[in-house]
Amino acid sequence: MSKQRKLPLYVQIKNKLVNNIKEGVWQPGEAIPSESQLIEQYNVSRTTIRQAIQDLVQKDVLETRRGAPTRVKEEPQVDKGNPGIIHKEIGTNMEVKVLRFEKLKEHYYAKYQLDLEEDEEVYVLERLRIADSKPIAYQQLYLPIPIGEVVKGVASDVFDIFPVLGQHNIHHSNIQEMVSGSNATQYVADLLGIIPGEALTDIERTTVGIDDKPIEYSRTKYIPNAFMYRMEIGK
Amino acid sequence: MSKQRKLPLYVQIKNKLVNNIKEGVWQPGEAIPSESQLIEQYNVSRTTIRQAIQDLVQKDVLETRRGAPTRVKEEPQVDKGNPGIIHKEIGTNMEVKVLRFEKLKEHYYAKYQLDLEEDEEVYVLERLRIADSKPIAYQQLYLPIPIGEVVKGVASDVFDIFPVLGQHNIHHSNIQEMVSGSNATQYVADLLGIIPGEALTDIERTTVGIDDKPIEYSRTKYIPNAFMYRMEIGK
DNA sequence: CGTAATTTGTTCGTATGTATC
DNA sequence: TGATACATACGAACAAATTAC
Repeated sequence: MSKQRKLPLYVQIKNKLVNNIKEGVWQPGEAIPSESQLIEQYNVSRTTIRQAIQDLVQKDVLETRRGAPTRVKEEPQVDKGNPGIIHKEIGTNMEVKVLRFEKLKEHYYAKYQLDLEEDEEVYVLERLRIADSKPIAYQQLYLPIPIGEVVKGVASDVFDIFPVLGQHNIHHSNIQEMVSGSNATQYVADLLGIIPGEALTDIERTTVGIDDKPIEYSRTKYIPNAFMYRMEIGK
Repeated sequence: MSKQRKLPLYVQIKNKLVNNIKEGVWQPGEAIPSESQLIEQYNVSRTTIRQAIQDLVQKDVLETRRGAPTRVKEEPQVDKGNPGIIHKEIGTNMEVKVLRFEKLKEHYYAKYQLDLEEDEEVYVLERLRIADSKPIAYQQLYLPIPIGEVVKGVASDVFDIFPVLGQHNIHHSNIQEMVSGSNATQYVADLLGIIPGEALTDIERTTVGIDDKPIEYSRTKYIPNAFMYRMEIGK
């Protein structure tokens, strides 16, 4: 919290605005205070207020119109349907099995992906994703501590953590996925009930919140025909 | 020209910057003049210059780094209509080698994908995609006869057939891609110089023209780390 | 309907901080 | 280490669009 002192003023303001929206102080479609009011309220210059607002306009959180009050966007990009990208696991009865869930001190790459400091800890959650009693994927999730605490209680119950995070007012603004492939190691092959060396499809994902803070970095190894990754460009 | 009088100064500057990039005055990766130089050159305030630059950074045309000169982004927004899907082969010297190019009478699935009649023929084009003298992918392209005729002459020269089709006024309106994975067969392993059984990333693609007629159905098997499939949702 | 007040947009100037070269 | 370049932050004035009376 006190770490925020280091953050630029406009970022601090931005966070305060986002919080007000998250907490429902300003509802979607509603007007937020005018620039002059915010200047008084936070005792900063107009430049600073404007930069904070512009950043949020850019992210589709706010909406400005010359002469008219600035408003919170309707349907602020929360779970805005991915237009044309389908990433679907094939099956009817989906379960998950938690293999591991603990705090980690050492994991340079995950910390790098999550934009954390050297001395910060991360939660690591390893799960087996199961469709119709057959394992289809091995998943490693790395979560910042506060996010991990939210996920903690439900890790073995929910197949998808995002709705749960949404209930706690943690919304994502950006997801980046990278697709690759690998051969199953002995360890993973055993877990998935396949032969070591069989092809897996790897998906590496980084999710960022509307406050620009990372929510999750994950790596998932799928049995290729147990899921579908389809996307549509254009039209 | 005189029409620009009405546009805000920063938009005019922005247009000038974009023109310089388009005309190749500043190449991708190259530094553009510093803010102070631009201030002198265009005789405007720093605010104005910065707003123009910030807008272009936002659009991924420029790249700024505190302390370092502002640069033109490598690969600036190549496909405008492409909202965050990057499908890129990694390498500098790209070649292709044609393994097979002929008309086929029998190929039910390809004809189905291309929406052709039973008695129609298809062209099949099999190629090895090579980056820096190393094979990175095995590709099978199925083309309707008229499209195939266009591709015929250039199959061994062009890495990407779409620009060629564009020159013949064949434009696509829609691309659908499906990602999967498989293990290399003996045949493909030999072609790619890998060991049979190694993991490959498969991409199945269907392209539809602006006249709604199918242009191409293809299957490509990539060596996973020789290419990159990244997508971004939201923002 | 028109006018005044309000609100955001544009543009200038200046000063200081901080990362890069 | 010093010079350079971008980032942050303050203040001020006018323009343009909207809103309220």
